[in-house]
Amino acid sequence: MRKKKATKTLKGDQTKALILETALEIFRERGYEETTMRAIAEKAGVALGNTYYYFRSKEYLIQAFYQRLHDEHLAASLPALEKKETLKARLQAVMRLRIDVMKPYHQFAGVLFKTAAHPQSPLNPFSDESDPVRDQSIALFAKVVEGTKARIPKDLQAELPYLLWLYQMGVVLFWIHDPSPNHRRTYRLIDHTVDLLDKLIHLASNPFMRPLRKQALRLVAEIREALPDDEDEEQKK
Amino acid sequence: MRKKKATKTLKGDQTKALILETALEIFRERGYEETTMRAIAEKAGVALGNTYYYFRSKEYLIQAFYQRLHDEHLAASLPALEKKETLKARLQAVMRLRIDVMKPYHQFAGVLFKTAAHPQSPLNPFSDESDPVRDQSIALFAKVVEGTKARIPKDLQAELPYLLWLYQMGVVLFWIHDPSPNHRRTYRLIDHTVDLLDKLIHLASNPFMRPLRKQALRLVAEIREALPDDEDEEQKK
DNA sequence: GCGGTTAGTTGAACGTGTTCAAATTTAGCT
DNA sequence: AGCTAAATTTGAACACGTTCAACTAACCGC
Repeated sequence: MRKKKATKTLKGDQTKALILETALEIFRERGYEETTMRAIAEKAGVALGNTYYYFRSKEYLIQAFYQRLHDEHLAASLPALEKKETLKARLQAVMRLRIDVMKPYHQFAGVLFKTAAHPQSPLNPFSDESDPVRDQSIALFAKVVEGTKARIPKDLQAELPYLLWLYQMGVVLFWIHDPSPNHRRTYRLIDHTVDLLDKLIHLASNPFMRPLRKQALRLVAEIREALPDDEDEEQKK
Repeated sequence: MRKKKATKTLKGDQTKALILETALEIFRERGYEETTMRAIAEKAGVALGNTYYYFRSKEYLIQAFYQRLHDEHLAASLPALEKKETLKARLQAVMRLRIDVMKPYHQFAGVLFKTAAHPQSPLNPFSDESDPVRDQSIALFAKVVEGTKARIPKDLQAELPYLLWLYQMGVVLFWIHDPSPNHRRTYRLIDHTVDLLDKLIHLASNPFMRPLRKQALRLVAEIREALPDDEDEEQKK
């Protein structure tokens, strides 16, 4: 049913997609800073102002790109996860796929983190505007953890997806700075850190580690709770 | 005669300082994005172009600010360290002082991290341009570690300053997002994490943790080595 | 069809960071 | 003092992200 059904906002969706595709294309070729909004508009065959009708700013194009990245990552990860059983193998596969998916955008990806840590930026992964993609991303790591038979304490299991998501951000940050051919170093980093993480998780699951684990998890919960919504004070009226 | 004897670049230094002071002043009042280079130039009583003679770009003003922050932090930390003996107390004091020093710049500090993770940015803490202040900052944490009587294995002791510096970046990142009055939450976070870190360090120092510790430290060394100079591939023929 | 409302589109104009050739000041030398 | 080169200073010009009032196209109830 791909027919030309008179659905609403069809035209707009088309234009929006066109602009996004064009933008990503030029981003890939020339990087983010070197890509001007005028160039995007011209190549897409629309007026400059029109790009701002669909994307509030240049940064919002990255937000859209980020969502796209996740979709591809998820699509690649699901089949891979069906073939793996252990936590270690599953985590390794998902992390490697993340880099695979991002590969074409290596030089452009620098800006991902550029504003990622900026509180006011929509790119800030803790911001409300990032809610959907962040939650989806964490959900993927929940799948990684769920599918294993590893005996992990409930309290740790609950926070693990979030922690692994943070871990992923760290790996991506490393990858952005990694100039080694074919990103060999990043893949090696993944292998080594996954191995270590696997051991740490099992160590933390050991009964005699319980007090320390509890303390650490309480801390994580505290941080999580403090971060997401910076707009508490705006509750007026 | 005047005392303009050893006037090597006196005039220039004066102007540079004037511009920096003026910039920081407006940054504090209005934040980074809202401060225009024209406003800085005007308030400092110099021409717009002149600011670019002393600071290659607006971002470089932040670099200078960053150095200033460290100087103040160091000056505040040294006396405090003389009064503390244990690793835990020393680390806590230094971390709390960091926040104290940064306090006046809370809303402005967001941009610190904005480009901090951008590989091409001079603000990137791993970039060559950040070398001096980064090394000084790590050196401060070396002082924190050295002054204790805690029995820490050599291998860990060698990497600990760097790890604590990373930890500090994490805390500052949290602080930037922390809207709680008087940054209560950040101080609480420091207390809790310092407590936990202290326990972890002692745990990691336990002989039966040696293999895991070795593995983790090898990893840290690998990361450190990969990050600083992105120009390795030019060594190649 | 027709009028009116919404969705989509346009390009000129504005403010900003940055560049640069030229003007001016300073320092060193004879 | 006079001259030259370097250091400093200037402001106009440029490119870019963003805004906005006006325009056009699509749609809906009659």
